[in-house]
Amino acid sequence: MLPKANRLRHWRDFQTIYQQGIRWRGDLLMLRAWRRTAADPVPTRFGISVSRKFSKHAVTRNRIKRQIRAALHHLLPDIVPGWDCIIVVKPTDQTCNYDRFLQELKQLLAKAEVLNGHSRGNVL
RNA sequence: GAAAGUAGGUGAUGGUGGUUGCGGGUUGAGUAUCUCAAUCUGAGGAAAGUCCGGGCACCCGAAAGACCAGACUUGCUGGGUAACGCCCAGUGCGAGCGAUCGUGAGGAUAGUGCCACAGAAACAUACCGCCAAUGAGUCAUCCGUCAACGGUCAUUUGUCAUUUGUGUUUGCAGAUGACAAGGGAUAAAAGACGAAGGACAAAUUUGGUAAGGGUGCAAAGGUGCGGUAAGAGCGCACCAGCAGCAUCGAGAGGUGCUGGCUCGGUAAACCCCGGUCGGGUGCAAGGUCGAAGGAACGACGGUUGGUCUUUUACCCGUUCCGCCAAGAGCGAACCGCAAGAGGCGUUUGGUAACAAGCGUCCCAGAUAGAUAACCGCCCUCCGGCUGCAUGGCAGUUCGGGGAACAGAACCCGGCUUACGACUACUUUCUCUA
RNA sequence: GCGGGCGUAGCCAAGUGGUUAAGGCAGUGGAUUGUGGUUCCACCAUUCGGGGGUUCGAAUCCCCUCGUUCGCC
Repeated sequence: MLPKANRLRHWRDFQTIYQQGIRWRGDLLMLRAWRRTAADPVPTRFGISVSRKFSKHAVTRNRIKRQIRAALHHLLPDIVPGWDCIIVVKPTDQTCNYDRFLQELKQLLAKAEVLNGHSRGNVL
């Protein structure tokens, strides 16, 4: 689980990100990122959205969320502060493992230049 | 060994260790609406579906009682429970070879409705049929009267023949026989008439039947024997149903005897009866942060689904004192919020459900919603390979996996549904000894 | 959390206890035509989402369940 400072917690934040954020698409996930205008060193916050269409069972949805959270936690030291991100899980395949999520998250966050220490060219 | 059945607990994601990390409680510290450290703790038997019953909270003014409206898949009996549509024990009925299982199990004589098609008729009738009477008519029988032809019998008359007596013969008298005629009698006599009872019987009408036919899920208790004009519980035996009595049982009911002989199904159709409940909304209840009303006096009236009764409160009017710059939104910020019809152990009572006593324990509290990720060793399963030499067992620097159903959201008690592995007992069948 | 509706052929659907479950579109086959379209004819539900019950009889009534959809706070 992420620390509380790195979590998006309110419905308003989700609305603003959905309306104003930049979209990046991957195979399994979709990223919406929005850079907050104030340049204060607030840590980057993440929200995860798994639709009921993905699976009707709460168990599978929660498992996906946990694995994404674990991957994010692994990437957390390299994240640039000052962003708000939502990770939307596409309703594709329910049998996903940790490594694929980690790889996909790395690519998406690097594209959006949220990851530190990598430019776009380095990754691609 | 196979196939079934019942009961029981169980399921933290195999065990253990490490690194990174999350929610909560407590304690301590600090730069104090946050952070850090230590320590403890952190999903289920169904947390699910939301099908019932409650607790709790607020609103419709409140509380109590009676009756009514109303609601209820409430509906065998007895018990358990805070309560229940739940559980336990039993009764009846049904299913199964059996162990066992299922059971919405009041009333069809309170009333209404429905029972398609078929069938005469679907709830009180009679189509075909059977029987009795009626009966055009047919048949034979018996009785009485009459009686043709023919027969028989007796008799009368005549003729002829034979014979006897008398006698010369004829003749006369008698007997016998044959033939003819007459009337008479007779009957197993054609037939006619009359009367009687009998058999058959068309049509019609009247009555008795519900055995048989056919229809259908269902047709007036079933089967058999007797009985009857034909039939029928009309009688009898057994079975089924109803009622009464006796007896056993706390009761539902069981058993036995007797009796009259009998009443279609459907209430998961309306309904009737008994029983229970008594309004609504649901923790997004509701409260705090965060606004304010209080006191005195007063006649009539009004306020709960309806009526009535009792107590009380409020509404209303007047006076006095007091509050508010404006505004009533955002926020799961805080409380509600976790010690409970609690768990575990044990004793006693009870067939059991369960209850009581004693001891002991504190056991999740999130709110975009906490249990995860990676790694080491051990155990175990599957597959591959090797060996024994063959349904298996053993080994492995091999590969893959550690299950299924499934995630607390105010809390309990049930029900239902989904699902893994296991243990014990029981039944039936087969094989071996 | 509370409450309602709907599942019938590939699609839209009628049917509210009584034969063999209307109809339209689509599809298949045939006829008409030189060919195609139009038109006409025929076929197409092993039975009404699944299971159980009541009934002589169930798509229909009752119970459980699965799916789907809507509303309120």
